[in-house]
Amino acid sequence: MSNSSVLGYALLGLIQQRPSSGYDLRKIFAETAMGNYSSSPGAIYPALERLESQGLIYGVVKDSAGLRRRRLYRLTPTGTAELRKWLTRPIEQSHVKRGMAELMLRFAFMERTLGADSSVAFLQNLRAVVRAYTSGLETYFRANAEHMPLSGRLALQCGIRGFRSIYLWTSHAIRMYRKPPSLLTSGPAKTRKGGPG
Amino acid sequence: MSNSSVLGYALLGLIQQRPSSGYDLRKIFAETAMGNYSSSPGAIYPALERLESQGLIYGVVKDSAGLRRRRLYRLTPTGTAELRKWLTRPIEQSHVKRGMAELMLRFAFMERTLGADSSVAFLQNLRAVVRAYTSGLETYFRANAEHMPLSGRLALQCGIRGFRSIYLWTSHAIRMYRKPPSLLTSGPAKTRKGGPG
DNA sequence: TCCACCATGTAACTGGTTACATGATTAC
DNA sequence: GTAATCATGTAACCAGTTACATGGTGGA
Repeated sequence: MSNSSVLGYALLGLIQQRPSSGYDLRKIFAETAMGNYSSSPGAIYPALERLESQGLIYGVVKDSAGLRRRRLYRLTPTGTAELRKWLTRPIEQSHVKRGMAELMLRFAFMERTLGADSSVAFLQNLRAVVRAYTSGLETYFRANAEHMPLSGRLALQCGIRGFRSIYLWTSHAIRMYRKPPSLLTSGPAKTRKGGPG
Repeated sequence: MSNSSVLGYALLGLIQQRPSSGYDLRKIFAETAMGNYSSSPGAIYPALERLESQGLIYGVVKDSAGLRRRRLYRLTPTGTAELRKWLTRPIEQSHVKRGMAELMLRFAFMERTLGADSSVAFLQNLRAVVRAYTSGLETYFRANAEHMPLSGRLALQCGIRGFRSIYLWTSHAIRMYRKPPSLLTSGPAKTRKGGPG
């Protein structure tokens, strides 16, 4: 039952959005902004088999339209529950440190599954954890910068800036949930007022 | 000879900076800002064995000071060459998309191994690729935003902002190489002027 | 006929994770 | 003596990569 592979959850979330075949899912990874995930058949099909063997999804072969049979997957109740469990996991600093992509994935699926209020709560939680983590990095930077080579210092700064950017984004995202969004503005990285740390 | 594991290159780079034992390297991953890499013995020691069997490093057992013998690793000429080969690889969009951490690692090791001029060239190259990639994402966003749920839009925006932040950082870093740095300022994410896209 | 595309699979390999094992030294 | 820390390893497991296999359909 305890799943653990990020790809597995990505598949779970996508299948929940709409019943899909392996091919559909591969296309999503290959053609949309979710392209940071695998898309290779050697990853997708075994992952789907695992999910099915765990009882989280079930596939029905459709022989529709004379094409080769495609196996359409849907979530089982267990699968839905597992997805929710994943989405509601508490956010830890280690996730921010090494698994930001997974947190984003959770956020992307959250609205649909748990509703907008949960998304806002998640964002607020994330903002706090990111802020704490960033300020830890800044402390580390202040303590160690003078002993580091320029390149090391700059690389660390890049990381810090990245997290500050995420911090700002969480605020932006929360605002967007509060009032209906004006579409098509991704918003520049503004001067931060009262950012993390 | 063709290595490919990022951890392997991280080890190569660190060993080049100073001869190290597995334990030393684990400590670096566990205690410094390089903590995004593994640090578990089950990752480090086998990786070191692989590097040694490929002739990229060699280990000498030091029985110094009565402690348990520690195996100090150094780069072989082949290892140095391999490191340089990795550092001078051309930057591709796919690296920016899925392997930003590896690019940062390359940058962090570059100054020491290839000199500051190479670092600046790398940054300029990176800046161009990041800009192109970001502007692709922005185009995708403009084309698809209206068909995406708010959460999807926001997640994508987060990515775009992240890359804009990296873009700004490359400019900052180039400036830092041009004139001696004023230490201890990691610099806020400023309003961008003429950013990517 | 042959190619491109739809669609699913499989097998070998690689490398990281977790967890455990071992043993030496230092400090109390 | 015993706990903490230094230091290296090992084994089972798991998931992803690459590359190949298969086979149906529609169009040139």
